[in-house]
Amino acid sequence: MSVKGNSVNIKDSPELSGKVSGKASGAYHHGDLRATAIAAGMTRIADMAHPDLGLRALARELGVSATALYRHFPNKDALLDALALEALNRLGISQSEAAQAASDVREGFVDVGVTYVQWSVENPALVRLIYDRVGKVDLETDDPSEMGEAFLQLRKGITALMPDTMSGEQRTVAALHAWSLVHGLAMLILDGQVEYDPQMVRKVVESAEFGSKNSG
Amino acid sequence: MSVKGNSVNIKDSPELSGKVSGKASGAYHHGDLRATAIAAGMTRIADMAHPDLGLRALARELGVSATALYRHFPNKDALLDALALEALNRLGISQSEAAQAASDVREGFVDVGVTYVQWSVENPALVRLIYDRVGKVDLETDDPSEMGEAFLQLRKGITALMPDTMSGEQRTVAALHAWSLVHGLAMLILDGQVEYDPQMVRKVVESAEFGSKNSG
DNA sequence: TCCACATGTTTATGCTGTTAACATGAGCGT
DNA sequence: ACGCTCATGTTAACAGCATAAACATGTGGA
Repeated sequence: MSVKGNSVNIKDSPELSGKVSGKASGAYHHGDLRATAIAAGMTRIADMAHPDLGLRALARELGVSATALYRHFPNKDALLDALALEALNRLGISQSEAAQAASDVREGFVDVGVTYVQWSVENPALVRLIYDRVGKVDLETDDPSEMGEAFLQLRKGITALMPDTMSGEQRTVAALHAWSLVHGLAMLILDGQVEYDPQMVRKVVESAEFGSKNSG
Repeated sequence: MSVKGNSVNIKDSPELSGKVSGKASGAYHHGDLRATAIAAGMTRIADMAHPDLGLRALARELGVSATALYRHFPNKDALLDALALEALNRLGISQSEAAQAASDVREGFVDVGVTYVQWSVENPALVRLIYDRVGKVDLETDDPSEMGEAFLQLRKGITALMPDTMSGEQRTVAALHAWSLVHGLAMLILDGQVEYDPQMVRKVVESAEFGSKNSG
């Protein structure tokens, strides 16, 4: 059901149905702190404009000492990476849903683009988290493979939407144009420079014409 | 020479020619700590990928106690706002230079767009700082007028580049498209998702055709 | 049953922004 | 030229942060 096998599956973990705070009645061990921490971190960050997660605050919410998290994540960055990966998977799901729902290729492109912006507006901190983190992974000790693959899929999805009448370079340029357009639009909205107007967003995305101008 | 009167004019402040660290020979008072702090903060941030400025580190570099900065800025955010404003002015200068250097209108649009991306790549932390800060200013006690005006000028500059054969809404859509395109492209490069290739950047910007398709 | 190891806790360190109380000296009015 | 005032600097202290080290617990396998 998940895009890859990466999505954090809460239902797989025991004693975690609904309640997030507090461990199971007086148990010394928590059960599945890693998954719980990620889940709580996601809901915590999801309501923010900018991702700002404190280990102590999170641990407090989970009814656990701050240092307990270090048994599951080497440091704060690793936790944020896990959250970013989960966020990226959610974005990917949203994207592929939009792609499948559309019939026409041209319409599909517009819908996917609009969905990208919409999802970003609805999950501002998650988008920021994704792009904040993905750039830092490469050279560190972290394993970039998961994040990298998820991103690769996003890119391939975009490129696949380009009309196949194009040459290789044309497709590259068009895909980059499309991605930049929706990403930039989303960012400008998140940063408060452009007010979110769904109709306007659609018009802007539609104004990108990649060789298929005669289809509208 | 500055876009508005907002640019921090270092030369106006006394005893500050070249050297940044250390106050004037044993003087208890610094001279012009505010301007020095902004200047040092700019050069300090300019070399970073993400803006990360510590008050204590900055104060140390200036040979001054950390709390001294509180005589000139109510808090850290206010200092960052001042830096963001300075950064925005520099971007504005770069933009208007590019606009004036171009002859053709169409060529001017492309050049300005390419310059936007190039400046962003050369000053990653400053772009981030600008867009991080500008969204937070509105509702706070800070005075949004300066930053707002500088941004208004950026927007007007973009809109002015659109062909005047367009209707009002067409112009709005086209301007938003243009801004989103270059902003998104710049951000994707900064976040490491797209490698910086000046020729590719130009091609992508050129692939935006706003009614003037017959000029290429 | 018992031991080992994963997973929790408490304690401590050095960083951060920020406040409060105190010190200094430049500049103005007399 | 004297002295007051105020802007601008200082040090000390606090709360919160990420993180490391040492210790405690209880679960699962031999």
